[in-house]
Amino acid sequence: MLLRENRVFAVAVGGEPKDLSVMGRMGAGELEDIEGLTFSSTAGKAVYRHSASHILAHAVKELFPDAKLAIGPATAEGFYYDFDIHVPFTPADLEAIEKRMLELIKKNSPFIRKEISKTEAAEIFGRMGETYKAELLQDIASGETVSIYEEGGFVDLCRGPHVPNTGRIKAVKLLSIAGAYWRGDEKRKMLQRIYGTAFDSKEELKKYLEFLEEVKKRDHRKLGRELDLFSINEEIGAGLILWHPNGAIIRKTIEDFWRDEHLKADYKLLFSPHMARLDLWRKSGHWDFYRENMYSPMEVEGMEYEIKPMNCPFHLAVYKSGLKSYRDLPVRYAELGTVYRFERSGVLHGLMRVRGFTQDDAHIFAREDQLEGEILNILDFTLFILNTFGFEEYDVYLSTRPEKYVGSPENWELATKALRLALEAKGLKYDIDPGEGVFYGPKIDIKVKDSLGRAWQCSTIQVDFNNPERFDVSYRGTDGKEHRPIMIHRALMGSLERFFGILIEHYAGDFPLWLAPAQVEVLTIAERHIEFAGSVSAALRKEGIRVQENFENEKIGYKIRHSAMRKVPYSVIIGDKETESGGAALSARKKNGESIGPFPIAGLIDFLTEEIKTRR
RNA sequence: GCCGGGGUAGCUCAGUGGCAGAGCAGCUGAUUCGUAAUCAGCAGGUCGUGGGUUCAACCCCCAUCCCCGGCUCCA
Repeated sequence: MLLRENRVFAVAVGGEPKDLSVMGRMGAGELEDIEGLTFSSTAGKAVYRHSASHILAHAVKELFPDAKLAIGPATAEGFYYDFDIHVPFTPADLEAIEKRMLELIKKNSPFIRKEISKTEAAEIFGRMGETYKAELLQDIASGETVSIYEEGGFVDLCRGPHVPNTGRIKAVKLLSIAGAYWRGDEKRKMLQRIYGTAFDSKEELKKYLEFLEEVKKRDHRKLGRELDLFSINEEIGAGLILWHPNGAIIRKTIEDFWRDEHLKADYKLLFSPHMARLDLWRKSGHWDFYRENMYSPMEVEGMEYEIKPMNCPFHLAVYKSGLKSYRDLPVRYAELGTVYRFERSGVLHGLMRVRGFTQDDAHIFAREDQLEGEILNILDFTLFILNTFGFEEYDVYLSTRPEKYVGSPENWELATKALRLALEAKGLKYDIDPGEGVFYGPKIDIKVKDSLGRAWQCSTIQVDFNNPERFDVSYRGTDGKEHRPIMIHRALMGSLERFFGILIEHYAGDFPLWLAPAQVEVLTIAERHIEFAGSVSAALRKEGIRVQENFENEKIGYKIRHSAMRKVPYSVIIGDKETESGGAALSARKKNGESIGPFPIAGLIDFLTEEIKTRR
């Protein structure tokens, strides 16, 4: 039986995680339903890391007896524990705490579960001065008893389960210190949070730390500067992006691709202004529901105007500018619309979280009978676009009706069903996020998995029952009467800025040829080769290939290194051989050192244009 | 916004209550070289910004802006 393996440190009884020790108290019949928990399962990881967080708390209490305990759960990547402490922790404290943790692990103290009455627990934690635990106790409504865990003399209120003893934790690492509000509520006290992670072996921990290194190396802010892609300038303002030539050419390439594909998919392209009268935003409901993300209005000739946080009202206005018949539907409007949203200074982050960004927005007005088909179209289209950028794995979520909503329950049901059927027709696995829909309709969110396996939310498909009502949009049906179309909002990449940030990290700055700012660099061996090299780069440039020249007076090794570090996909070296043969035999070098060719110039052009065309 | 850590040359980063530094990048010159760094020289700074303490502040104090790690929220 699996349980005999020493990899098992807890069990699940009927899916419920329990301490390993429950085995001894079970009858033979009950053992059927039992499953060993190891580090390979999500539930197992949580038990393991939660145990590590207890050890963290234990170590902190020993070193800082004044610290009060708050909560210490496992997270997806590790664990944390929140403490109320007068003087914030320093990085040196972190090292000392980690050292103490290793000592506690070495002691191999058993985790002992006790069930006691709530009043008894209140008494214990009250005596210990653990006010946060006391508050937690009050909120545990169900049942008269609670469980506490003791390990090496350290007692904590805890549902459990835990690993059998502290020595079971094989590898642990404290990672960072951060402030965090008690219960995530900014009106309450700011606590000190220590983040850490734990693994079942030193090798796994090492691999994880390497992963963190890799994440750091790929940081789009770092690569953005190194590759001269974009910048953010204090003088211009926080959260506002300057696209440099290298970034701008990538954006232009993405935009061209996006527009071309939208036209092929029978969307109509729109452009709309960056501001509009405040009355428009009152009508759309944004001023009521979204004001905290909007900037203050500005006055123009006695009238108030507002910079746009969204594109939808403009698209509605275009729709309404003429009568629509059922024959016109579905109407698909798409725009790369730049919006501005207020974000608190503390949340801004490179390209990922900014104050001005361009949405790849579209609004589709459809008849009820077209809804499912349209959603299916959008899903297909979305996956095609995401695929082109090398994203092949997705996490899909279907969000259903929240507590506060507009529209009729019947409509919600209809739309949710259409979303679900479309997902199923595509054979996409999805999770339901109950009650997480927007107030105006249900939605599908797609998170892409990047090359490091990290999930990023990009695409969203939202049904909207609200705006068609508010703006009184309609179409003339076969019966000659006015009908209300259903509106779908959707974005594929979400925001160009954010998507660009994700792409930078996904590719680690090594953009595929079709996106690379400079696609080829022509390098000369010596001064006498400059003239011919110039003719080679001119020939490539004439074919629309982005060429860069390095005719500097440097050794070829230096130029190759420079080119590779700037992540230029190909370099062509021009020396005596090439010059003498008049370009009959050109070879190119990939940035990793692999060589292609030799080709005549035309052959090199064909090779490159083919790779560009296929967007590999 | 809040808690903590930061801001010194284009970049990465030393530094100290008493003359502002290094490497890389840049410029100039020499070298003319075949697949990831040739050599030498030069230049580069309101030490984030504003105020204060001091004979003297990059350093200490206050304020402010921005950045980083989180909290909350989201594209």
